[in-house]
Amino acid sequence: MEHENDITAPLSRRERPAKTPLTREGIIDVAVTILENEGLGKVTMRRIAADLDTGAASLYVYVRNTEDLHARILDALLGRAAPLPRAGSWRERLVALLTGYGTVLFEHPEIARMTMTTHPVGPHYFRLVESILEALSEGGVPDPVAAWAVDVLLASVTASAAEHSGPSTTGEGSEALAVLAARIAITSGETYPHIVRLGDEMLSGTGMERFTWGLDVLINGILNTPRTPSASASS
Amino acid sequence: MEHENDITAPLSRRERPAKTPLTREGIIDVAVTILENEGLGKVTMRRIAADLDTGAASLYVYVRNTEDLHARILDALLGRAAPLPRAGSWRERLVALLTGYGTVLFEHPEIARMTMTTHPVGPHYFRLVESILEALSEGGVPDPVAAWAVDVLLASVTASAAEHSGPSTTGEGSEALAVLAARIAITSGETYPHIVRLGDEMLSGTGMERFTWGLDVLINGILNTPRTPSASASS
DNA sequence: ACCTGAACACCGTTCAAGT
DNA sequence: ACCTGAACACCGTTCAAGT
Repeated sequence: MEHENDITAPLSRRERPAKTPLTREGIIDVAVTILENEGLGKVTMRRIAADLDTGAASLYVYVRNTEDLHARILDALLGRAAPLPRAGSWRERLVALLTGYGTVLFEHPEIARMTMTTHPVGPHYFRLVESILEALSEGGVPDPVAAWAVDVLLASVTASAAEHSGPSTTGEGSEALAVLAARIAITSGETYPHIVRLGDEMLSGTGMERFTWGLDVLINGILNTPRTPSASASS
Repeated sequence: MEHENDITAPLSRRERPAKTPLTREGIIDVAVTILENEGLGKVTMRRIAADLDTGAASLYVYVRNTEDLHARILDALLGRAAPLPRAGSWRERLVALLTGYGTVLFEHPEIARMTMTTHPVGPHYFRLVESILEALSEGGVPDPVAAWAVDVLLASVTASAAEHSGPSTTGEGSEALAVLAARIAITSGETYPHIVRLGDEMLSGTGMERFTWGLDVLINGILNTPRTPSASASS
């Protein structure tokens, strides 16, 4: 029984298997684990290095800098997502595609926030874009419109997920708005009549209901908004 | 002449006018100045304090923490923006309102990024919301739709501005996409046929053209998407 | 009440030196 | 080529002590 369960004894090679040789994949893996357990704030070079039993400097062989690291995490998360839908009408498929993407980002709001600025790259993201274009094309959306629509759709989903971020617990954002609305109502019922009147309505609905409605707005808008080559000159 | 121009002598009350008494307004002012000259990255407690000839700890009397500080900066920026439009049709006014808001955020993409998560508060933001609701109401948009639409519109503008952020120079984002598209074309012309075919189209247009089109999509969508009270139960 | 210096617990990144 | 320790130049926040 010597020190078989002796926690204080230094870890032998047997117990900690040879200290994995440090690959980019391994680094990203550790990063994703930390992200899922402790949030993006803890995903630092130093912390990842510590989990890998090395110094932060060692990571710079595999990732250029922190931004690069984050972009790669995003790619990895997309890879872990559900497979893309193949059944249903083009519109059902489109909604499913965007909802699936949204689900990943809603589960990792900090990543969503990041995605606002760091463009995703990698095969999984491109397959998603490809599928969206395919659905739009099947829906009879003209190529020029579809080309711009992908961006609008994906950005909207990302923004939606990013909004539900923040360091606080679930309903904090809405609560802040509610408190605020109340304060406004007290301060000046006359200055902001519309806000006072629609205050409750503005806070109504679940996240999912609003998300779905937003998608409908976008798709309906896309179906009703031609892209004039550049019609800003004439009246 | 004693030490009238003696740089090494400690600054007297006359030369540095009494060291402004440290108000919240003064703090935010310095923060905005640093933001405009050196970017959000330099807007740190320590740096602001240094510009104010004090220690970082002193700021905590006036701002709760860094997030609070940032939210107040945003409010200040909104206050510096152009006055809200009062002329034109409801739709023209709506577009003008959103374009004006967008302009502020496009000039400060880092703030836009921040706005994705930190909800703006303050009189200027509310006046904007109020005006949007007013325009939508005049446009015959039903109250429940208008209430949700404000959010979608503002979030979309914010997201649009945030996208053009990033630490790099102007066209970096698109360039990355282009490089990427090229890589895809080489790697697998067969796996992503739609992307390859629409690659150029996806990168076409100026930021303003895309922004305006996006607004049209949204408004058209809003005009064509009713809000069923909660119709997800029935088929 | 407001202000301050010093301390605590962190960061990213670089570099010379090792293997 | 890969890895490392140490160093550089920073952070936010707290706290006891001053005024």
